[in-house]
Amino acid sequence: MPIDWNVRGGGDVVSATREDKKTATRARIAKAGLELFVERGYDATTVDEIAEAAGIARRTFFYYFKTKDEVLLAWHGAGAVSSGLVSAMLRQSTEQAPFDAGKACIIDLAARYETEESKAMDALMRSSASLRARKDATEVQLESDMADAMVMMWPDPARRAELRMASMIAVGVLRLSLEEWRGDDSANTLTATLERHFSDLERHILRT
Amino acid sequence: MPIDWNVRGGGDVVSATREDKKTATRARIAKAGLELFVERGYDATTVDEIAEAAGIARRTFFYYFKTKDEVLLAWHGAGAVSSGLVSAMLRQSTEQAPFDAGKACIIDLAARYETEESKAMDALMRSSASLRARKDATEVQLESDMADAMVMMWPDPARRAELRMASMIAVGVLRLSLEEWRGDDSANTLTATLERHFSDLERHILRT
DNA sequence: GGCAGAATTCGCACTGAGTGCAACTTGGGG
DNA sequence: CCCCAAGTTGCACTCAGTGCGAATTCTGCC
Repeated sequence: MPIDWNVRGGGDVVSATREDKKTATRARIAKAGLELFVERGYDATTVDEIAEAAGIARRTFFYYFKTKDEVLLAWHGAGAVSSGLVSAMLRQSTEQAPFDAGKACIIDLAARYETEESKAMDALMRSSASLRARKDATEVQLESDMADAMVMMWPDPARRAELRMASMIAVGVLRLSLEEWRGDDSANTLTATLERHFSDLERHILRT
Repeated sequence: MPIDWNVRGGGDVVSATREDKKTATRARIAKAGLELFVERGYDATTVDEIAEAAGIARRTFFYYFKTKDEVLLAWHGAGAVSSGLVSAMLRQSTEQAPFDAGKACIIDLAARYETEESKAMDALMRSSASLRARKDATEVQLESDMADAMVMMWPDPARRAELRMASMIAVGVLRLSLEEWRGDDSANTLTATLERHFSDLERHILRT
């Protein structure tokens, strides 16, 4: 999502109000949508209802969101996580193995998932088949974002495949850990679950 | 997809014609749909057109397929691959590490992907966002199918996490290899690409 | 052969997502 | 204050998918 700053000749931002208002409206729609989804389920909520709750016309909804499921995905999902991932990766040392850097980033990012909201969103995602597919796709996206971030750190073309593999495994462990953690009533933290799975991995598969 | 044999009291199958006809109709619809998809694209093909090409009423289409994208997925995708996976897994020795068994199964299965049809289907899948999401989801499904098959081989509950991890990595390598192979004009076989990626993995990540 | 009951097919009407278009409103710059 | 562009809206339309009930086509059985 390219940022389109409203920059003009002089050097100072002429008018941010317009952008601000748009952002606020988008947020209002998202909030209304999410509340309705949680309250009555994704499928049972119509775009008309979201629009009404947000105080806009049905047509305007589609001006802000291309599709209904984008409301869910836009929440603070892929976008925020991926950008957080890139900055976390850039903070890593190139001395270590790419996989270890990926592991560190994943653990760094875990906090973003460790919220009640995140659990609620996840439950929502599981309620509809098309939604579940979209969710899986965002995880695949995260994987390729991590690979891209790694390429910035280790630009050697000969290592591309290694980087893809490392990010695949790191994100895979995140996926497994999230699944287990979410289905687990106990008070285990996600970070602890991650650590355990990473060390399992190292013990049984990596055979270091 | 549970097989529903029409078995009655006596012991012999009374009537297979009904089932046969249904199967044939389903195949006819799928064929018509696939041809239209290839010819003019997924989004540009309507259910009405598929129904007409298959010589049935629109409503009947939905009696055979729950959704339009199911025509694509039903082709010979997840179902056949997953069942092939299970039998390939059962042929493995429990003496080896689960990951090695997974690797062997993946290589065993590679032939199923190594067809022109498979490439065409893949191109179709990439043509629409919702379709791509569905495709990613089938790969996630394959991963959990492999994990389930592994559980049959190594039932020890203490090893569950290891099995999940092993199947995640094995399927991940398949995913990477498919991607590279499909985007590659040269005559490299999928099997060769797989072998190379598995050995890369062992060299750089597994550190054996 | 003919009949009762089922499985299958179909038409129809409906809901809801998403789009194209044209008109209308609003807000900021000159 | 006027102009222009951005933002907003209503309307009409296409298409996927569903519920329901009627019509048609088997299948087993007498």
